[in-house]
Amino acid sequence: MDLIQVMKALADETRMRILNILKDEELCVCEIEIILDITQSNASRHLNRLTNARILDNYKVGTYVYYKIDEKKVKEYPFIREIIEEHTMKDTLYQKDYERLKRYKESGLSCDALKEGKIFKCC
Amino acid sequence: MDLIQVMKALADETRMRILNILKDEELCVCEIEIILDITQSNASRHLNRLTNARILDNYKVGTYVYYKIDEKKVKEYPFIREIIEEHTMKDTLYQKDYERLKRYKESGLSCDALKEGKIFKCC
DNA sequence: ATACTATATGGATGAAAGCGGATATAGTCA
DNA sequence: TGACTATATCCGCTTTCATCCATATAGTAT
Repeated sequence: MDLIQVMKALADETRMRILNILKDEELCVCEIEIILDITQSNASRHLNRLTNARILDNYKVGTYVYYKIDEKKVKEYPFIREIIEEHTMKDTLYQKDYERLKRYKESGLSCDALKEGKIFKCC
Repeated sequence: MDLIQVMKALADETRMRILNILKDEELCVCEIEIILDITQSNASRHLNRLTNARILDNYKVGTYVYYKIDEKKVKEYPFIREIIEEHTMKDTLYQKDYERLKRYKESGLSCDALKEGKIFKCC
């Protein structure tokens, strides 16, 4: 039984922030770091936990690792998506993260460009 | 925002066991102890946590405190009931707890009678 | 091969959580 | 009032977890 594990994985603010920006995008670790303004090791660890709970899935493109929501799990436990949506709707923290994500996406910049400080005051 | 708190409250096996046997009954603390075979302080603590998250509600009858699921919260977050049902359906631990609950209820015994060891090998 | 970089992981630390046993509190009943 | 009991809370212990810094790993590109 892994439902408790799934619940534990969801019961953390940083991980909910990650799921919030992954809810309709696939992002690599360095993008997640920058958008959420968290350290690299912290991002990696939380992503690992969500992956262990099979809430996230990932694939490699060169050295980049892209994370995405595992639709199989969401289909098995539909409440996962419901919970993510709840957060998005009601809390300004998650709304702000989402806006940053959208600004990043609209800028057309890649992860590489961000490293050079092309936009985003935060980096 | 209290959704993280709700999630944390749900992300524990003992608390899920409690919610499982409370899903269509109202029970006092000593009944919960006996049915789940956990210590009194442990039961009280977990019930307190679920109450703080507003997942449970309670009322006193004499010295007994009866706990019940807070329907207002469940209405606000429908996934709560969905999660409880998931457990019931799929895991034998929760099924066994539920059977013990039903045997207890069918016995017609009260909390007081149990104290005298009237049934339930466990006590 | 070497330098470089994205990601993962080890080590350390402090905070939170779960637990049992003991004690406090509050209500009941004689 | 005093004995009794259901529940809550305190203490101490152990485990888990979030986090940071530093380092390892693996893939890229020169």
